[in-house]
Amino acid sequence: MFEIWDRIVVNLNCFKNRLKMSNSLNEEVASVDPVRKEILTGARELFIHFGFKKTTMEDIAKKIGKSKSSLYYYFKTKEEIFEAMALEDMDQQHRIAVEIMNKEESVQDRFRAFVVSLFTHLILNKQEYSVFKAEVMENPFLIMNITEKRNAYMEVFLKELVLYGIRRSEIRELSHEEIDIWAKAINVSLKAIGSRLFLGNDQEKFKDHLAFIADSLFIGITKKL
Amino acid sequence: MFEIWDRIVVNLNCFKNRLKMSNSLNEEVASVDPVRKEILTGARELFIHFGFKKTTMEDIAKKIGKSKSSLYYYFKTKEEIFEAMALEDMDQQHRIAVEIMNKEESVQDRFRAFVVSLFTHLILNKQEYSVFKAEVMENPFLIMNITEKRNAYMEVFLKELVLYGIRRSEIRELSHEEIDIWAKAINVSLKAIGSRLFLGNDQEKFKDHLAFIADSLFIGITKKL
DNA sequence: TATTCGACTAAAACGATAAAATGGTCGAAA
DNA sequence: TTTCGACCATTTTATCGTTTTAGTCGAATA
Repeated sequence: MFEIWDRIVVNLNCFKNRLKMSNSLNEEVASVDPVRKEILTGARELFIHFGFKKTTMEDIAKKIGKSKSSLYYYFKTKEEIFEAMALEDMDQQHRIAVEIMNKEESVQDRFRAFVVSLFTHLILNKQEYSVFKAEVMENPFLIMNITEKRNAYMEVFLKELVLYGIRRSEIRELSHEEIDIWAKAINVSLKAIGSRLFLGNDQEKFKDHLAFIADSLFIGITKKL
Repeated sequence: MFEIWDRIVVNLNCFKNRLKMSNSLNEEVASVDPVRKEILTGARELFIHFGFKKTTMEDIAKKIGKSKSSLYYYFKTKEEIFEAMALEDMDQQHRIAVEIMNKEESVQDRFRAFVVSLFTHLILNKQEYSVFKAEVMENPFLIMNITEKRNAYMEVFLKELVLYGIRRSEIRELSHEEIDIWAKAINVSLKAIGSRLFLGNDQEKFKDHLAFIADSLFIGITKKL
């Protein structure tokens, strides 16, 4: 049921991506083939509505008025379609967050802006992401790939932010190992906070506290002397 | 499959517990009925070895040389046995952590000591907790109850720690709402860090960085002026 | 009164089997 | 280069009869 070894190839592949990653989760997103885009948007709607399993290739094909076989001209597998769609979403989400963030000067403001933008998007599109949550349960390795890429991207992003802060001497000197572990810890923390606190039932209350969470993760809660 | 509404009663019950909670996850732990303890230790071994589902009431009964019906004199359901066992474990784990923590003076040292103790225990007993991880997948509502109680306890604990720090003026003045949200955020963050970073495959590397993680969550990574 | 047990039940789990649905391939056609 | 219908192999679903197992109950024990 949990064939973890099947994923090794995938992870290696993902590691390669990690090296060349810059400001986009994957290069494929850049491709602008109209049919490809059509497939993706059609599939997205179905996936959000019915989930991964209940959405058949026939459904997707019918949705865009093409034959099932045509899909296989653009994508190797059904999983690839799902993955491409998910990455497209994340990519856009991150691009917006980075754009907003870059308007700020200090690291603290940048970090706050980034987190707030990310979570606001998450809260607004809450119901759309519910399909992911369900998918995680039923089909763990489907998401694993996407998660790996997202983690790799986020860690690189956070590390660069820290380096930026150190250059501006707003962040104290940290070893590479410390920066690495901080990025990892903050990444998983943000993810957990997002899914446990903001996708819960009382997200309205929390929306106002977004900035506070971002700040307290970054500057702590101790007294500044 | 996911009967969330069945859990409302449980959650309400849990909310009641939240009020009277002090330094123990549940009162029942205090009970020292020898047979009850015997059942729990017998069940623990079986649960760890075979998981919740594959361990039958017959097995547990045979293990302690009693009849199956006798178990029902002490516990209402099989789930209750599992829950009691899990809470007993957590209780002990927390008690140790608090004990170690109380040797420290400053909040920062206390927080660090608590986190380090908790995670060290987690790393050492890693394989025993793997049964929980598997159970979460197959039987989500079984763990939900335990998780709720643990969350409630942890949040209260963290809030008290913050108040202690404010009294000692080592933590800046925070509103009750801020303290509340900080406790929630740190709780889920710690849990995520624990399961994603320390239960992963490269926990050896991370063990040394425990203190750094605890500190950076608490005092941040910005420069102190 | 507090505790244990054997006999019992209702519901869920399991196994086997056949039928239907679905992911993916291939060669031809446009 | 792109699309498609026909086709295959595998997985999923449905059914049903059997077995296992969580939980109950009244009697017995101490």
